[in-house]
Amino acid sequence: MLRAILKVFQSALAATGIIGSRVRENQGHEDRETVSRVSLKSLSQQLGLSQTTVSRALNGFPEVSERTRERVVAAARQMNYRPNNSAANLATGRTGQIGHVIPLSQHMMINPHFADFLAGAGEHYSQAGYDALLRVVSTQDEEDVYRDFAGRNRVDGVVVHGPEVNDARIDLLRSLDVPFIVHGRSDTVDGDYSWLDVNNARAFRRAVDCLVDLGHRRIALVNGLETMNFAARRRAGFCEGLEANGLTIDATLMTSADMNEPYGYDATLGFLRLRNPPTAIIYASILPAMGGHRALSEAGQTLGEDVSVITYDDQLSFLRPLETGGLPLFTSLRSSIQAAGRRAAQMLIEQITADDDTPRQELWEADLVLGRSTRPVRQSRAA
Amino acid sequence: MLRAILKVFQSALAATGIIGSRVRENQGHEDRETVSRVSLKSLSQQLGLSQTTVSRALNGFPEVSERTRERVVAAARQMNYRPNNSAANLATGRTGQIGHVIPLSQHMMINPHFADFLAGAGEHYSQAGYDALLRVVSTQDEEDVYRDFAGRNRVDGVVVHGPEVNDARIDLLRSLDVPFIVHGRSDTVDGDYSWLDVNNARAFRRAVDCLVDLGHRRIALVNGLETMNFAARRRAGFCEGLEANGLTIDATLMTSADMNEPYGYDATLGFLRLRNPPTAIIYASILPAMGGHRALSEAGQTLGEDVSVITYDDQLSFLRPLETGGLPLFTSLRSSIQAAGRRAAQMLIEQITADDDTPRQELWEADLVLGRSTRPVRQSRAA
DNA sequence: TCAACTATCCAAAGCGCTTTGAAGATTGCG
DNA sequence: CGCAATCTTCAAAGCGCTTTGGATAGTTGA
Repeated sequence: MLRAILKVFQSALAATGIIGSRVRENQGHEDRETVSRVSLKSLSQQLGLSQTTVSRALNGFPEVSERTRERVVAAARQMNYRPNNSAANLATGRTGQIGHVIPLSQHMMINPHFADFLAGAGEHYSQAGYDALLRVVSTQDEEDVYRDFAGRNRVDGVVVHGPEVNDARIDLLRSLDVPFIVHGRSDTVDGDYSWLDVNNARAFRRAVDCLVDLGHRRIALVNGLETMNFAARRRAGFCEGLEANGLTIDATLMTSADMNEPYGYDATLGFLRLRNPPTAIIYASILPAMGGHRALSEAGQTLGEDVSVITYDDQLSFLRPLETGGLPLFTSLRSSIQAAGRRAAQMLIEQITADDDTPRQELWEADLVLGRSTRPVRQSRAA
Repeated sequence: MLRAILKVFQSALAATGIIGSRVRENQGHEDRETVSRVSLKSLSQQLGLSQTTVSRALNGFPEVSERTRERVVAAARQMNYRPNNSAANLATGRTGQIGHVIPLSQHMMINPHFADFLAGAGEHYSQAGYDALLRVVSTQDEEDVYRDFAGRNRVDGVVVHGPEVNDARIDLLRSLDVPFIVHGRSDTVDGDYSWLDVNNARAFRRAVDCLVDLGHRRIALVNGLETMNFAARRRAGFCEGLEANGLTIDATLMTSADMNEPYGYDATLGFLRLRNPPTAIIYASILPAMGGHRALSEAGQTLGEDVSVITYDDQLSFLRPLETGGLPLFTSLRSSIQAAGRRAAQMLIEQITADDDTPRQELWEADLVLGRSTRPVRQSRAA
């Protein structure tokens, strides 16, 4: 009976997240059969040196004679010594890990964009001796994860993905005193934090200018979710471009949703059904642009001929290069998200190792690359 | 002078990877300003209890009275106590981390398939109190990473991605005594290890049967890289299907490469240019299938009408559902790679916690889903 | 009532590193 | 030659947990 109560109570405790639940078992210190790992102790005994000296020799400190260092390094290699990670972490207070929280929701970042960013970041991490630590949780739990990371000292820093227009994570991380960098920016937070972003407004402004130069007057936007900062900025740039060119903003020519292929397909079909359809469409990502391409060809319209298209292109590694007859399929605004990951990782680690709190910020411009999807507007349609 | 030599030597050492290089700096134990974290010690002092009792209360051991446990839990929550990760790891010998090595090469796994797998795995990890540890390295360094993981006790287990026909990683991991699971299988290694795989041969055999039933006689295969186990099995299933149906195997109707959109595009164009083009094409992934779709429509051919298509579909989250007029665009063999990630994570963690070495293995069957891309062959072409 | 349990709790010993503070060994210089 | 300065090396003290091996108090049963 008492056992039963205890059991219930334990699971209640477990649910709190503060504690785990387990019954006493043969755990820890158990003599699990294992490839005998060499410890610093055994290595130093083998060498007839103190642990201090061996540790210093291996970690490159100057107060060790060259002869000794050589001996130590040789022995370490020969015995295949590798310092235990947890022990080193405990002693130094650093973990060599950068946290990434992946929200598992309908507009989640587990998508090619995220994968590419991580590919770039990971490349720098491993060069710098770091690893990426990933935690997949539902969006509403994300802040708890940061508290967990900070409280348990599980990571040396974190990367914030997909900032919203008004993102609470930034203030939280600041208060937790965890080094972090934002991939993107948040508008409503003061600018005092590290970020790496693309000039989204400028890019979309340019796309509009480019299309207007070709004679287009009815230009549509297939945007990302506008709760996200990047999408809001893109829309702002788009609208600014329209206004600067004396065009009116037409809400029926703008859509906003999670960026994927079917969305681009549906949105494009919607535009084509309008009484007065657009002559040009701007897509916020190559994925909906591909959907748009599919919709256009099914509707018997030719890309570039009937409808001009410009897409923002993150240069996702598995889609590149998307071309027809040697020319890029899409006229696009390009900025490599993988390169962004690489650079963001570098900036963050620099900040961690320098141990100063000055924020690092970088704003990248996207490149406009001409492809086959843009042409002067057809006379018949340039109403 | 001596300093200079030392410097050179240090960087040489650093390059070995065994040791790091740094000059003595104010490192570790430094009084970096930090949100004062509560330790077990301070918590137990606050409570007037021993660390033992507090630790046990929080970890759900039975030898603590309920009253005490309640007090401890309340205090822990109120003081926002969280056990230091490194310390707990050091004491228990487990890390709560599962390693994933991401090879950074031309046929790398940093692609949507990997992202989706990780999404699924991550979901289970966080439920079970684990995190994913990612390391991005060039392919030839992958084995060293496993040695590193094992030697430094950095992870509790690893997931092996993208096994080749003959994959050396399996034997290595066995010898390192690191729990692991393979997503896929390797042919040449004895079967004594954990894996989760899809019955690729059967799936492709079925695709062929299905097309033959519709009257197709010239069926092409756009396969993945056939050094990979999954692609080799798919080809085997494909060929088996042809033979079982009395068709001859035609090497000009089979291509093999890294699976992406442009590859599918190019391969399909190649088939269309043949003197005697296929009437049906099987794609090994939705990505090349989309490329194929693009090629077909550019060539004025209609999917389903002129050429029948079946694709293997990993149900990548950002592409689903790909449909036209409410019906799936592609007839496909479906098996969710995200679900596979979830299940593989579960199997691995089970193995780790059970601490037994019996391998867990699971073979999944893909579902055949009819879409708009398959029709009886046109009489005119059914030579 | 007293031995034999059982339920609670604790002091102390690790876990395997890094770093401090100091001691021994060498070298330099007047 | 003697003493200070400089190199090398070391013992020991953490880092913050978990777990062992008792000790103490409370219960039970004959």
